[in-house]
Amino acid sequence: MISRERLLEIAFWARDLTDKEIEQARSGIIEKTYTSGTYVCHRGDRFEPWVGVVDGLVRMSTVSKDGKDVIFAGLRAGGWFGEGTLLKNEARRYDIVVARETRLALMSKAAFFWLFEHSVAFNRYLVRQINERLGQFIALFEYGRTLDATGRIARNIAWLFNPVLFPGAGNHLEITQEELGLLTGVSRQATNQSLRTLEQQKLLRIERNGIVVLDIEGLANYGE
DNA sequence: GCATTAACAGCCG
DNA sequence: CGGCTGTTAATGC
Repeated sequence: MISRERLLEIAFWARDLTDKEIEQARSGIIEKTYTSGTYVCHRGDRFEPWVGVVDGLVRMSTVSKDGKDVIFAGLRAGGWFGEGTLLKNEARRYDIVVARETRLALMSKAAFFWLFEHSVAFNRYLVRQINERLGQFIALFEYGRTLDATGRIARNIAWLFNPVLFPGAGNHLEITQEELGLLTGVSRQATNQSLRTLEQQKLLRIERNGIVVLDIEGLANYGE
């Protein structure tokens, strides 16, 4: 259980809830820290809670036939995920791994469903989030085949700076170039070259262990 | 040609 | 030292 103040700090969606709803939400959440490389859950697990990223970086991934890591999505602080699995009462479809030391908020299934049944604001948030993701995945499908490596890197970065999915993110992201490469399906060396190209075009700045975004629209539309 | 893997040196905590 | 970064060389589609 976390305090009301803490909930409002780590969950942007909670700001639109009524007092009673906030009470239900906060009493159903615990926080937990995971060290780098730890699995939060494996593909096929019945992992119950709805998950929020308080701090750090999480990846949804699986292992392909030839043994390579394939990442489907990266989740940073401010993002909440797992509602699809909960609503469909399914097993997890992907491995959830933390890319570095990460603090997560875990909401019990009971609290999630209470909010789902009683809170208009919570449902509005869920629809908005699912809609945003759908739009992103359609864009990924539409342009994914024609974009070169640099374009795909740009798009993946833009995803991580989506204000609907990751509110309050600012313009800085702590992520290694290797992680970005895994996220995009590009080798570390090519990722490095693409980042330099994007830096030369003033779309971002490279820092050690991270990047600073200078032009989010430019990244989101890169290569179109 | 473009991207990949392998290898290595430099840098930083 | 160990992890991350920037480069180059050899190889593959």
